[in-house]
Amino acid sequence: MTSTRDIKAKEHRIITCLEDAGVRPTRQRVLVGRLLLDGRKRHVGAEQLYEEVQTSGQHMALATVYNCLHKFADAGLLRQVKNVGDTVLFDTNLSEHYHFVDIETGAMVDISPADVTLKKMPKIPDGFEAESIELTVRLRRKTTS
Amino acid sequence: MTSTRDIKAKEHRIITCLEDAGVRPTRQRVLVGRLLLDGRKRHVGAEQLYEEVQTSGQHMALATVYNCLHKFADAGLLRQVKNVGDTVLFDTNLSEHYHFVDIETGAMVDISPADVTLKKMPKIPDGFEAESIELTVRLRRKTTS
DNA sequence: ATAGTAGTTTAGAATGCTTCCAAAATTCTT
DNA sequence: AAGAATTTTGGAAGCATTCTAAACTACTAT
Repeated sequence: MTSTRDIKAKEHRIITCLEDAGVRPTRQRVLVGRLLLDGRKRHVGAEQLYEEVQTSGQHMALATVYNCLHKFADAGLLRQVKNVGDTVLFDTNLSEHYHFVDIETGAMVDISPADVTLKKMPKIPDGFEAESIELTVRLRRKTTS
Repeated sequence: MTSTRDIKAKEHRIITCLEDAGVRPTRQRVLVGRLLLDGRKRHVGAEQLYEEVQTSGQHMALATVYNCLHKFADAGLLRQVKNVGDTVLFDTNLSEHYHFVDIETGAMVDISPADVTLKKMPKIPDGFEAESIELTVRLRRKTTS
């Protein structure tokens, strides 16, 4: 049972979180915040989030879902995952980590940085700085022969 | 000066290469082979290859360019680069290596495996095997402040 | 409260890369 | 040279994402 008070409190937390990030807390963004900023670490695409919004009984244009996701990413509340599948995903796990990707299903599992050691790093070309380092291990289901 | 004989010889080499890979050497595929399998290491997209074909004075449907690229990749003559930009690229460098990517332009530069050491590797989940490991370092042009 | 203004949302159209299609053409085999 | 299988082709279709311009909402200053 979640009391009305709890919901209100949770909502307030989300609003504060958005404001702190410099994101105006509109009804739509608070809803997306409730769905994504609950501490659970996961990988979401626009279409999937759109469905979750509908399941929650609310409505929001698909374009708005895209807007929110990008806004959140720009504000540092989400991290856009590049290079996986042909659809854009957003990661609620903001800490440094890498990914396993099932090439069949596209399912992703985080790899803790503790489990990898990039001993030697390549020299960054002059005039550039590293914006991000992505390590992706693509997995194939073993054929049980 | 490239003599007619040289061209013929080169063509023969490509044809053999395709046949060895189990790819039927059609006119179009030989042309793509001449453009991509010349030893140069580079990253090509379908649209770009399509233009190179036109520049070479030949014609080929864009769909055929896509077909060739995928066929070559399946045959192990090219490697599809996942996770960079929103367009599919193919890499003529088949050996193990990683990539720098300029987030502005999308330009890619190879990172030699000698310049990186993955000291500790994450444990592959049960029932899976690693199909590929991609390491991508995204670069931002340094702001000269 | 109220009005003003800047920022958002919206639905649908538009875009752009890639794949699909069914017919015509080409390649290899016999 | 004919037959069977594979490829090529141009255009249509698909799909995720972005664009657009009008309606709306949130904040600010009055």
